Amino acid sequence: MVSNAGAVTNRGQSSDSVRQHNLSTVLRLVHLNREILRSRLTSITGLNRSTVSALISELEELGLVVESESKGRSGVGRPSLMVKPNENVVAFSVNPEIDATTVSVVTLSGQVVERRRKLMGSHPSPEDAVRVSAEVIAEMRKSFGTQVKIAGIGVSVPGQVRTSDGVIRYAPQLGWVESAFATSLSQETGLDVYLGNDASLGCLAEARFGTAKNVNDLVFLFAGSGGIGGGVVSNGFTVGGAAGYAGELGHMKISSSGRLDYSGLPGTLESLVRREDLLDFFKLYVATDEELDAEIKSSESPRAKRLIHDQLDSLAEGLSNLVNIFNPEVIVLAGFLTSLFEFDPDYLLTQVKKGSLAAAAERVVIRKGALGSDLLVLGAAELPFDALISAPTSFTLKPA
Amino acid sequence: MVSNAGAVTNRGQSSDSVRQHNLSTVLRLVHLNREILRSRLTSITGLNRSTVSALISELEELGLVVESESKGRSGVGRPSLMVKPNENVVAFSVNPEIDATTVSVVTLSGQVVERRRKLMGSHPSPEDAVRVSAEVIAEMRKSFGTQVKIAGIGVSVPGQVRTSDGVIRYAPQLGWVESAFATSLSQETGLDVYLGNDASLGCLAEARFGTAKNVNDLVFLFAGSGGIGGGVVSNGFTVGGAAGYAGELGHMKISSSGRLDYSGLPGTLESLVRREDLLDFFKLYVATDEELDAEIKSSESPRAKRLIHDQLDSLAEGLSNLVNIFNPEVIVLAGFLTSLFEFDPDYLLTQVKKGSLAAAAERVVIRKGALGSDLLVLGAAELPFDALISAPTSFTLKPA
DNA sequence: ACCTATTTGTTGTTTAAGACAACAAGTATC
DNA sequence: GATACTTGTTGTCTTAAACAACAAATAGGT
Repeated sequence: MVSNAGAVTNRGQSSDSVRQHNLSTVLRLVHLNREILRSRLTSITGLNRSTVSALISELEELGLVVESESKGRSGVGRPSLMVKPNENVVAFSVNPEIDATTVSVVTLSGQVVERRRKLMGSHPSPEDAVRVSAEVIAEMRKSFGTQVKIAGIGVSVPGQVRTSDGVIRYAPQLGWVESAFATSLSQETGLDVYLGNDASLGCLAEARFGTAKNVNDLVFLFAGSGGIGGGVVSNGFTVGGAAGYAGELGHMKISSSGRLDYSGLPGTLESLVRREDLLDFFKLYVATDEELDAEIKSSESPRAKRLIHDQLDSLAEGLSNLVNIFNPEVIVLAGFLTSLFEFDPDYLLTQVKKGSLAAAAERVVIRKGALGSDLLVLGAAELPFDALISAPTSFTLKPA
Repeated sequence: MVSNAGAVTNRGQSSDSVRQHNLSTVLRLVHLNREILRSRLTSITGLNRSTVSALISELEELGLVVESESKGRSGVGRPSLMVKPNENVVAFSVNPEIDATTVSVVTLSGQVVERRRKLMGSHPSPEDAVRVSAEVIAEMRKSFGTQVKIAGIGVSVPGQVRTSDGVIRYAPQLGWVESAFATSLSQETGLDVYLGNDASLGCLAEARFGTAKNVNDLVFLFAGSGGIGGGVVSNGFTVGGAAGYAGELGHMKISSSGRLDYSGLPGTLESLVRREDLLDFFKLYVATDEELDAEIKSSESPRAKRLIHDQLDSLAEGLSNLVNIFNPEVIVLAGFLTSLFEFDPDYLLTQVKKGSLAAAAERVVIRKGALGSDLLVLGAAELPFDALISAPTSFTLKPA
């Protein structure tokens, strides 16, 4: 079934846009694969050898990729050249949290080359976060060699981001409301700033580099101290919604319970699957995900098991709904949800299938995220990289 | 925020694919608008006048569009020519129901030129439906002039359709399981057959020709005697899922109620918003949507109002979830849901906003579908038309 | 009625870029 | 060391869109 609803592809294509498209396609493949043989590029793109050659030359002149001899035997015939992203092209990743802000440097080849976490007083204002981020970024830029070029800054926001203007509409845990974060940080740094919801970016990262590589239909569920967020990839595209607020999967009502979630909605997934409840039970007060995970894995008491299974039941109800709605190929869990999942993976899958239509659940698999602490760092960096990749010739990289 | 997850556009573009793309784009615009000025085509596509001219000539030679003088004053300057789809290009639409099968003829210009409903004994088998459809189609073809060309057959299925091979996985009301409907009907008729879920096709039709024209983020909810189905357009693309089973919005669990829906799942939207319950209350036994609508609109008794508001509450809970998940621009309701909606539109909207995040619900509007009884007929015909439109030069139209 | 400004359609030429073919370069196998 | 095979490179061909100049058709002003 063809699925274009007809509202998108109204533009025609000139020979110029063909070149742009092909440059983007090649650069995207190089970026996604971290390194790829020229011969693979020709077979994947379906373009002629000579065309791929010309495209790579142009990307090389733009300083975006480098070629090298491929090492290791590759079989009969002349060995193909290896194409990699230029390591000197980087993006900053900014991850504001409730008590700290982390700034990282990510290369176009997907390496997190630097990460600095600045502790901040509790409940920092957006202005504080902008100032601290800008300071760290300025310091880091000083340490860069002159050949380094910057694509921009990607920010993962634990809250709702209005896509059209990069305003943080509401970040409940931080208490930020209608903050023009992108504009401020851009003014302080002189760099382009792109914002995204944290869970959506996590989803993107897992879909591109993590456990859901090459998966076109994917549901991602992420739980931290601030509740449950989500992201969805359908047809290979992130589900963003009209204004960018889509993917609030944690606020899906699944029960008649009156328990409220962090946004005040009753009976939602977030109100029933709560890290806090587990921490309380295990009498852990400030705990990392690892500590909580250890407790869950080693818990033997029937009361503990009961609590964990209750949470698994609620999680399964939420996932069942998502299976019926999206018919995903893969469900990826991250944050402390992975601990719940790993406590009894078969149980969760069984319950999910029980609550959904047989057809939709038939081939679904549940996995834990593969990117760990790089999740949001890589995800946020993809925003400036996407802008670069979709317009390689007109995008202007900033000097260090 | 850029949203391509990177798994889609790996193909390069040759000059040949540019031509295909531009032919498709022009033909799609002509089809979607039913008629459009050449000057509009140049401005929408951004292509040069002469290029559009050449593209239209080619489409005209292929017998897909016709040009005519535009009547009525158009302003200063030489009047632009009107481009319309060729009326001789048609598709068949097949809509199996529990007690009848309807076969219609739809032109590429979106006119339903013929419709024949064949009553069948209750619970017809897929084979019965194929046979009856093929007979009607054969009769209709005899009546066609020789210049008529057929794009294919689109079938709206009240159940789950596996996209990959056109098999009806499960149609609960009809009791059909794993039926190779597309293959059979294709063998009987010699035409290409495309299947789609009924609600998804309704969504497509409303997004292209109905109340959600030019809307890129859309949730569609459709309720008939067989329960609640849904469809979603996100980013301008239909959300189809890995195998084609996405959009089962009626089976979303929203409450702890033990009431079961038609697929045996408890507490779902479909189990709580039921046409049957209203029919029972009003003591209507076999009623059309119009009769039910009249009863609902004229109901004055507190008990009736209470029942209707209970259903509105459940509907609102489902819609709130969908707003959080999809952040749609428009919600379209069809079937008897429109009667509920129109009973108290403000109440429904208020309840939906109450149950969802402020940001996501901010600008959402709820509308009733605009296509009435043409909904599924037009939707199903879009399947063969899509195939034609996406490959205008290589698609082979069949003679009458 | 005629002239001008404006928009659109048509035709011939130019240009960009991918395809193609021929050849050179480098590897594995016998 | 010869051969088969694959890949990179270079020059030519082909396709299709852009462009420019002109013709056609309208509205408005005189």
